[in-house]
Amino acid sequence: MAKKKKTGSNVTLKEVAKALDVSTMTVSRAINNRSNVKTQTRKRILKKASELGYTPNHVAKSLVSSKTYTLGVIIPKISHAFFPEVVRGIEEITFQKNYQILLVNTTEDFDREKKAIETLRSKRVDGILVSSSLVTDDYSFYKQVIRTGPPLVFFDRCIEDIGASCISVNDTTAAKQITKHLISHGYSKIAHLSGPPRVTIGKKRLEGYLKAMKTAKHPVRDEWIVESGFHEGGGYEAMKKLLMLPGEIRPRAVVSINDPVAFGAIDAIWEQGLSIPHDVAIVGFTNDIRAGMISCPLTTVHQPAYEVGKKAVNKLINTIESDDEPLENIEIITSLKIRSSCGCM
Amino acid sequence: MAKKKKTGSNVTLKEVAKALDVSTMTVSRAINNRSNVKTQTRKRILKKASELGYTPNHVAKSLVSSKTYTLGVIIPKISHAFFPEVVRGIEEITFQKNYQILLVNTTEDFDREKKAIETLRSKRVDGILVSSSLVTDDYSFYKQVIRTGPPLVFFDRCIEDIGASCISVNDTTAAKQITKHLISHGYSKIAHLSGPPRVTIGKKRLEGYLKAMKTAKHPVRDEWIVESGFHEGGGYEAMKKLLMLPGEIRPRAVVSINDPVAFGAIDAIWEQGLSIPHDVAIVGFTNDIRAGMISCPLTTVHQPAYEVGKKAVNKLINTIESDDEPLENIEIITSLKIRSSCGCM
DNA sequence: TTGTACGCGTTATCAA
DNA sequence: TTGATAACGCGTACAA
Repeated sequence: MAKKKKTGSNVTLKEVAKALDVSTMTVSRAINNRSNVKTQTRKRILKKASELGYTPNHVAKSLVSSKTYTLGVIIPKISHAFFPEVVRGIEEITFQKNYQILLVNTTEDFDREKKAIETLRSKRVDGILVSSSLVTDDYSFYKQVIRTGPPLVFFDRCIEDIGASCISVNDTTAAKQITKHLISHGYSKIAHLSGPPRVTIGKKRLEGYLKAMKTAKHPVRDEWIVESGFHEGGGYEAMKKLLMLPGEIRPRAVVSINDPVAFGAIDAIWEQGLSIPHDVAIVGFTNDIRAGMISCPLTTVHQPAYEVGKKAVNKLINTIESDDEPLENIEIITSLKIRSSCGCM
Repeated sequence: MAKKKKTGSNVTLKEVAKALDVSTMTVSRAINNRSNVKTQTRKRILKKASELGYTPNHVAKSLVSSKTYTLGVIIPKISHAFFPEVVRGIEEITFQKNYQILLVNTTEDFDREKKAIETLRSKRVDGILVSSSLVTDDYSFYKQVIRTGPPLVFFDRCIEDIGASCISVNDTTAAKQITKHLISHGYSKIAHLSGPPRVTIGKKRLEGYLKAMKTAKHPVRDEWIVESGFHEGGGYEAMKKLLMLPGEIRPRAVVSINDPVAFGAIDAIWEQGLSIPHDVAIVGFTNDIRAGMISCPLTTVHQPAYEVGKKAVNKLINTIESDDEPLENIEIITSLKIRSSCGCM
């Protein structure tokens, strides 16, 4: 346990009151701009308060009002470029509306996520935004939280239809579109580096890929769907597996669950001395800051992360401040970013 | 003003106590694992508490203890890749030590920074980490905060010697080294895209550049030092100015204040149809995630952002939890990352 | 081992 | 227009 130490003891209403020989209530009223204070006294009070260096104690305020003006924000991996952009969007709105955010980075660890939610509840945040790291389909924890906890809104990695709103992008459609884009340029042996199968975005992007293949009547081999997780390392390993397939069934193009995975895969491809898109074409999903800068610029799906953040936090704040804010699954529309990694330019 | 709404009214100690017909103190003791509770009663209490869904109210706890286990973290620009890494480092430690962080993104706006500090004080955070956006040399605000507020530690963009610790990297030395690296490969007409002159890191990196030039006895022209700020746009504009210089005084190499500025500058160079490093060599500072990936990989200074975050928050927590933690300016050692943009490989 | 009284800093409420 | 009192949920200090 940590040692305790009093921080430079702060001035209270009572002290200001005593210094002026008025009641604390009068000081409170003056400082909070209530109407029922004589202009004269208000002036005296404000002057003295600033002299003494009074700062309102929000902890005490929150205890009385049950309102902390604080939101919890839970993200799986802050080093994935998508998330800082989401946070920027969230911040932009919370700044306007005078909320603050408690940020938690769970490093893709669901236990840490659970612990964080408990802590946020104890801190009595007014609401919680979550991009979940849950990879099983046991939703009991969140069902419980949603029933008994503060308002909660999912974003990006959602758990749908258990009583919370969800802000995501049109994953299925976008994955279908980008796969179709490859198909329309002549590819048929197309593989998919997929996320964890139980996670919404993993499921949806896989579904989009499959739909596009089906529509084109291109058969899909089981070996072409390789689980890669969400990060560079997983992409690298998964791609190596694909490259070990014998020539006749080796894919000529790859649809990656996201850009980091694509970057890992690209490393694996280059390591084998192969070239992109000549030997293998590849596309991503995110439009990571790096996507346009690599020597073979990556074709990808642009995910408007900043917008996702703004929409999610707006939804949350509306839910907090109004009784009848409806539950919604909002899909933000993405756009294709065609570059050269798909060999389509 | 926001409407008020009670969140799913939380269970209190008192309610648990009433349900069991014991005093709230006994419940408090049981839940906080104090020794002086009969094992029997403790069991009953814990059981009932979990049945009722009791969650400790940290707001009330904080009011009593004057301890929030919350730290404020103020950063200028979350979309600059350096900062998410710092935040990751901070998070890693706060997770271990059971603190939470209130994150504020000031978007390089000092007024927003000031407002944030006031809010954090009102929320009674136990301490504050700041990378400041202050670009003048009027330090009165921070002098006041350091005198009257909670413990404060600067990182990266520090204000030194006004009574707070500072965690940064060896900016001067690193800038000198990377400039020297260019010099040792035959460059003498070397320009500098500089940050705001009043900001520590701007000053120090400029100083390092100048030192290296002086040691090599290479004259430095005024036109070669162009203020660029910290971001892509500024780098682009500043580089255009350099490229407009007449042939004989146009620089052959550029030392950039950081990587984002270098990327902006690179765009400007390419736009003129020039090649890197053949026509102009360029080096950065940060080792941004993009640095190694662009088609002409960027030579730069690797700044261990994750370490900066860890060191800074450790310093802060030590200051909070102990009376005699000394003030320190800690410089974390960087390393040169030689790639091809300097034409030295 | 358990309980009572009080205070942390603030505001709502009612009285003056 | 101002003041006194109680309450928010918890823990310290003391008493039983």
